[in-house]
Amino acid sequence: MPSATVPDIVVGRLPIYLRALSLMAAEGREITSSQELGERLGISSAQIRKDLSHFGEFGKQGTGYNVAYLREQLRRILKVDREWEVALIGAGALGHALAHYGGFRNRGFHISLIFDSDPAKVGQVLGGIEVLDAAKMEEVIRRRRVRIAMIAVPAEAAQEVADRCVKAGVQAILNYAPINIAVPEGVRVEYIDPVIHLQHMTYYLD
Amino acid sequence: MPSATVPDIVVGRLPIYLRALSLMAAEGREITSSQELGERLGISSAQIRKDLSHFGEFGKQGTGYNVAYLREQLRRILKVDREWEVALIGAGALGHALAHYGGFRNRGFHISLIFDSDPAKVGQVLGGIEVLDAAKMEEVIRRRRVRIAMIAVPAEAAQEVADRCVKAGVQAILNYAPINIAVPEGVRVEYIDPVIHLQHMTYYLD
DNA sequence: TAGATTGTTAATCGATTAACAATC
DNA sequence: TAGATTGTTAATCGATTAACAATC
Repeated sequence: MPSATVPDIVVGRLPIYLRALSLMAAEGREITSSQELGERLGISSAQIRKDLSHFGEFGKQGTGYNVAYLREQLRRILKVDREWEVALIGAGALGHALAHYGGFRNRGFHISLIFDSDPAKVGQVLGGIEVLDAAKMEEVIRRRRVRIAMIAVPAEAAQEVADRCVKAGVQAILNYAPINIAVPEGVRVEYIDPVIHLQHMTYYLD
Repeated sequence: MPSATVPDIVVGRLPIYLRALSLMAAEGREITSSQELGERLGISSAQIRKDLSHFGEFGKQGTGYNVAYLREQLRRILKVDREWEVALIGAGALGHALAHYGGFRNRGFHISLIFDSDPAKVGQVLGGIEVLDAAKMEEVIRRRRVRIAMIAVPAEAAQEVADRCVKAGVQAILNYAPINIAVPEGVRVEYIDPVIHLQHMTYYLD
């Protein structure tokens, strides 16, 4: 029974399922089950079935799920059955790594714009994309209708950069700067900060 | 009432609180409240008070929290009132960015070992640390008693690298490879995969 | 004092799990 | 058919919130 609003925590697990299914597909697996998937991911099979049931019926009793089919459905649900253009702000060491990372393309994303405010970086080519002057950020993002941005600038600059992205029409921000940013309603932000994860784990070390 | 076992989800929020408090301290703020902290982080004040109450009483009625004091307490609770040595496996573009990132040191971590299996990378110096041959990984990690590892190798190699880290005594792994890895009981793993976050957000884009 | 904010309890809300009929 | 596994319901479990006495 596909329902109106799916809990965000459920949506957040779909990309994990998708990643596992893509790996299984690459391994040549044709069929899987909620149990097998759950074992791989450390999630209960009941939870996987419940999560999927929010979106439809994708399996067959007695058999399980067709890997390729479920993968396609998840790609559709997550809207990564297309390629999203992403603007990368910040061409430092991290921006460099992101620009060269080959893992975006086949998972629905393509960094098509890179900006930096350092004149020494502007004009460089990273992963085939020329670094543009950050001064042109709003104009170019707007013109190209880019809706997703990754922020890889120092913490001090992150809020201002986010503000300008939003002004230019960005609706989803992946923020690598170690700081919380405020955005208007309707804009989503997710955070990546390795230290947060490390500190979470050291709690459990004696 | 400090209690025996604190829910993991609560522990996971402490680094977020700590990050905000450190920023406030840097801003020169001496006092804050659960309300102010909550507004900055998009979390309810009740949740912040409840979370902290698992560990003790850190505030004053009518006044709030002393920023420096609460910060110190959180650093102690999370065990980042010291410096943890971290082994970085993988000296590609991402490893390079991590090795040069200045944000680890003042938050409790220091990359003191870097490994790569590519002979062309071995011997390079990244962020002041020489890249060692991955063949020596187990021996060196064990000898140096390093308990935390960051994995920044291709997905195909991640499980093997994790196995070897664990064998060498590593108890906490931050995995940047886009794949789930299996580890024995007692070893913690956290994941960083930007695509997971991007896919989570595109669900909400039309 | 009056106003503000904590720490904690109880109520609410939501997520996970267990169980099983349906059925491939 | 017998065995396996789904999708779903109901029960359980756990997390969040509201409310307020305590008190600075």
